[in-house]
Amino acid sequence: MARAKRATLKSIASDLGVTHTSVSNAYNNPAKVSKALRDRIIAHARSVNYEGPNPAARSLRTGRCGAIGVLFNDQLSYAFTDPHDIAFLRGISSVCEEEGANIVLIPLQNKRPEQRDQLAAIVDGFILNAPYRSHPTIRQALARGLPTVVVDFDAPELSSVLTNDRAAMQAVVAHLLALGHRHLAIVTFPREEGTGEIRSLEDDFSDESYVVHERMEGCRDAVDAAGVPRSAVLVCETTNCEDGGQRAAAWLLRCRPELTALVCFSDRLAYGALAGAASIGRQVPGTLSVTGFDGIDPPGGMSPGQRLTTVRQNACEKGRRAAEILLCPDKEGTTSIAIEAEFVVGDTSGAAPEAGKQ
Amino acid sequence: MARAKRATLKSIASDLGVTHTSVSNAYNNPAKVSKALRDRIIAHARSVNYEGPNPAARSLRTGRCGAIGVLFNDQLSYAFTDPHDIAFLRGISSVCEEEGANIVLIPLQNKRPEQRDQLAAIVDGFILNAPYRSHPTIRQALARGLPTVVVDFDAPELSSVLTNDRAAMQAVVAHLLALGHRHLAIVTFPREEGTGEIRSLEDDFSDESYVVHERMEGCRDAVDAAGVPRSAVLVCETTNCEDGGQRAAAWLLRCRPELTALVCFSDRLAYGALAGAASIGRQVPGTLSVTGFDGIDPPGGMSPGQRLTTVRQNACEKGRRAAEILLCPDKEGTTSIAIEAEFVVGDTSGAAPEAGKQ
DNA sequence: ACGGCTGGGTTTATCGATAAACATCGGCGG
DNA sequence: CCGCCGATGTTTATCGATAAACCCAGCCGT
Repeated sequence: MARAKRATLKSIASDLGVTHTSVSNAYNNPAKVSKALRDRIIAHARSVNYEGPNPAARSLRTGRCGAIGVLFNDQLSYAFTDPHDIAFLRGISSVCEEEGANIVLIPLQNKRPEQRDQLAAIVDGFILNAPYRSHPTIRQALARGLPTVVVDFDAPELSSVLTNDRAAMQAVVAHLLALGHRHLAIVTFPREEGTGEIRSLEDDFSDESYVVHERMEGCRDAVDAAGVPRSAVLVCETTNCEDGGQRAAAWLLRCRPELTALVCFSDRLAYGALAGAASIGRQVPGTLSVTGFDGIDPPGGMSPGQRLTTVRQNACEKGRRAAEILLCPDKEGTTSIAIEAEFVVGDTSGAAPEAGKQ
Repeated sequence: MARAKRATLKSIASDLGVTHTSVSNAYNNPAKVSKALRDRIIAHARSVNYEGPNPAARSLRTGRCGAIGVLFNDQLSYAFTDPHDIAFLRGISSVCEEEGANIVLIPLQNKRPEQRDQLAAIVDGFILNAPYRSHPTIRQALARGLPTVVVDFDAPELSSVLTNDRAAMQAVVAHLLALGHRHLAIVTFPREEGTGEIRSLEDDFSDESYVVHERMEGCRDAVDAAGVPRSAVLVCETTNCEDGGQRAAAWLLRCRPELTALVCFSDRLAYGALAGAASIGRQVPGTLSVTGFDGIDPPGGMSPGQRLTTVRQNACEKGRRAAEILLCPDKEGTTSIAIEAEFVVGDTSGAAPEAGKQ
């Protein structure tokens, strides 16, 4: 059964002896066509299995297509393992549902670089939850000149939804310093070309993602205020998942047993770090404090009674607001929204052990 | 800063005094244009912020757009709370990443019915994980006549990815019957127009979703084989989330205290049912057995030590295979794949209490 | 009796690309 | 020296719709 040539506005029109404009109007502009003709048209269209105008053609002509593109900088298949990203998508989807918009998930091009294919997405705008401007796909998206909302991304010229990462992180570190911790390590996300060596807060983070940069600034705010030297705070990067956190923690604690606190840049890392710490016999919060960032539910079967000390941010709300800015613009021009993240003390941070030891 | 009129193939061509076809070829058909000209074109295009041909126009002309549409029958914002659906999407996305395809998430039209707007998605094919054919959006998708893969859906004319729900469910119920249970209730998903009354396995489920129908058949297979009357197995419907399971369990166990086993059609329901049972003092598996379906991780902080008796199915694999059928077709015609779900005995099912009581 | 309005259609231009057929030209085998 | 080929461009048709301008009959008020 070779697929029959599909009906078009024109074919329907000529079947019925009317003009294609009338058929178009029957679908889009019912007021411009008599009820009788409209019924005749719709009935005939149904009978030849025509379910409305071709979306690509319509989109070309009107310049709108009813979809928004969402770009993560991570792999999509990663995003679908990360509760934060999932909640973000849930927020976006709730608005899109309301507005009847489709969501186009756009994987980054990570194929062989010579392939450099074009960003084919047909969308009316973008939500970028992507820390790096430099990626070719992101560049292409920005070059389209479509309405765009960035999330946790430094782009003053665009609408944005931002979190107070800096202040929140400052609160975390201040909390640990107040508990007497002096040997801290930050567990952060990998750079594009990370070497993996241990750095410290003295180093330069201005090339890293907006989020990392802001959080590092927050850490500095806290240590500077406490008079602790930046060099005393180590920085270690690892992939953002439970496994990465576990490996990083185990390794750090073995190399630098004097550490008493791990400041993780995500809850996933933190939950992993808890497992890593347990694996080499460090007790939390007795001999080690661990903090996270995000406020997600603990992974299944993990640390049931214990609540993580973390920064709670509402990823769903971030998604929702971003989608709202794109789909329900109150006004021309750009909009910027700040979402407050909240520092919450849990059961994984406590007084530094033997404060006088050093 | 009014948005400058965007560059097009034609404008670039006339800027450079060449024909628009050459510009098109520079992007799509490098072999057909001299290296010198191509470089000149790309350089100029860059300088006027042109990042490649307009996707809608290209899609209209070529008939392809590099995206696949995914339709759930539930709300999208629900799908992003369900580990099964998320894993399914992860599977799809891993293939799409590989193939460089975009994913269009299409919310069902649930606005005012008079709105009956058209399915605007611009896609090359569909993955339908949608139990009901009757929904207008699903109808429109099917009417497009594009390559389509259905998942857990009864459509013999299309490619499909199916699970052996029936046999798996049969195993679950046979297991419970073997443990001596004679008063069972099935906790299932809501019908489109459910009334909420308690039914039994005697009732008719042929109008319900494919998945529900198959699983009910599996249950019947087991009870019929054991000589247990179908009327002895209750059927109760509730929304598919932990809360729904909890409410349904609490209510069922209060109305029908003689029940000793709850057969839940999803793990989310089952985890909810465990909470519901606990809330009214039933011990699992001592005085009540609970089974699930899916094999997802337990929700955060829930029943840490206890493993659910359930049917493990690989939702990620389902998504992957569906996407592969769509994006990497080996041959013409339709393909059907079966994915085996596996019954696993956990700690939530045990011998019926006081087998001799009744 | 006549100009203006309105409901219901039609004509024509256009959205921005790709595809296929066609032109031009230098080189090269016979 | 001729005819053909490959490399490089150009012309023209087309994908399937929407928008804007236009046309026309009937009706209305004056």
